[in-house]
Amino acid sequence: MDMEARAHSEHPEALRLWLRLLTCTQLVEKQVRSALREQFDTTLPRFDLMAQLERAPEGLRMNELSRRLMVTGGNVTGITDQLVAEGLVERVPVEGDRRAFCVRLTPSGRRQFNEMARAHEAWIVEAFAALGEKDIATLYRLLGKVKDHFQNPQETA
Amino acid sequence: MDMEARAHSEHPEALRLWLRLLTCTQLVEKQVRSALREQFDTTLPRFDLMAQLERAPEGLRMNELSRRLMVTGGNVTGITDQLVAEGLVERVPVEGDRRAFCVRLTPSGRRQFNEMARAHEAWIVEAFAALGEKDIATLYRLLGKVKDHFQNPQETA
DNA sequence: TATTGTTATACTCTATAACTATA
DNA sequence: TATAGTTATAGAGTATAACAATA
Repeated sequence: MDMEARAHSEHPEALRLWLRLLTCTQLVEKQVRSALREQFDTTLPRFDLMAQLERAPEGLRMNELSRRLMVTGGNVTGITDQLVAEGLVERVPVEGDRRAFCVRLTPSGRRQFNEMARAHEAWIVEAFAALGEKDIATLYRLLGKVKDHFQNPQETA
Repeated sequence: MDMEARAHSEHPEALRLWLRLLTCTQLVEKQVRSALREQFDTTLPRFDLMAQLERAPEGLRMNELSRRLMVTGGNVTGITDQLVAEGLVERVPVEGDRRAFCVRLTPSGRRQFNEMARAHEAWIVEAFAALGEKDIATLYRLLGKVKDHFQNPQETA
């Protein structure tokens, strides 16, 4: 049993979809969080921040990280502080703007992230193992519509 | 931009799907949380607990609520305490087991929940407005495979 | 002994707002 | 004045573990 029992509307399709979406996300997310904790002694926000940096070898500024991670600036400062203290990322001054920093992975951070990413991918592949290639592509496409609508409500209404 | 930039694998389809699923869920969830806060001065876990009770008029025991909400018992106690203090739910002794309670909505709680549920449904319908009926049915079905696989991994592997 | 529910505690994550230093 | 980032604070949400009462 789970939260999907919640739907009870006269227009129930969208509501039931939302509850199922939430249930699936929570199931996967709980497993990823607990595995990150057990196997790597880290958290999902820390993993996400490092993942952003892994794709930006030259580093990212604090406000760019904030935007991409969809959290406010103060939080990025806190998580970055932790990772700096552990030698996994570093703050690099930005030429021409002495207010700003670029945050980037250290070699040690990159090494550690690659390990985590390998394990993470296996967990995700297993989580979606019930889906065929075509299912995955369909889901990806339909969720894209949802995402686009959020970002440009007028165009897809 | 968002977290989907994170994918970087040799088997990227499942990973990209997961990041998109997470992004969509977060977008909707953030909006629901902030609307619940602004319009009804409440939180998502409180809404979810009341939603469970709305579907179980005779009430639910604490451990059943804990299971359905996928959180540990101590949290259910805390949320229930708040709702009791506001007169929205009540603890009813269970015949034949003096350790247990049934928690159920009060008439006031039911009235207030129905108001919230109406608004909540409108937010969700809007969130998925980019999807047609067929899209919704497809998404629902495919997410069902994911959910079932989590609950019975051997059958769908 | 096992189970139901509570209490106590601690920690992560988050948003907000005031602050500094540069621009 | 505006922007980049930090600090301080408060609160939500969670898990864990010890506990009391009952089974």
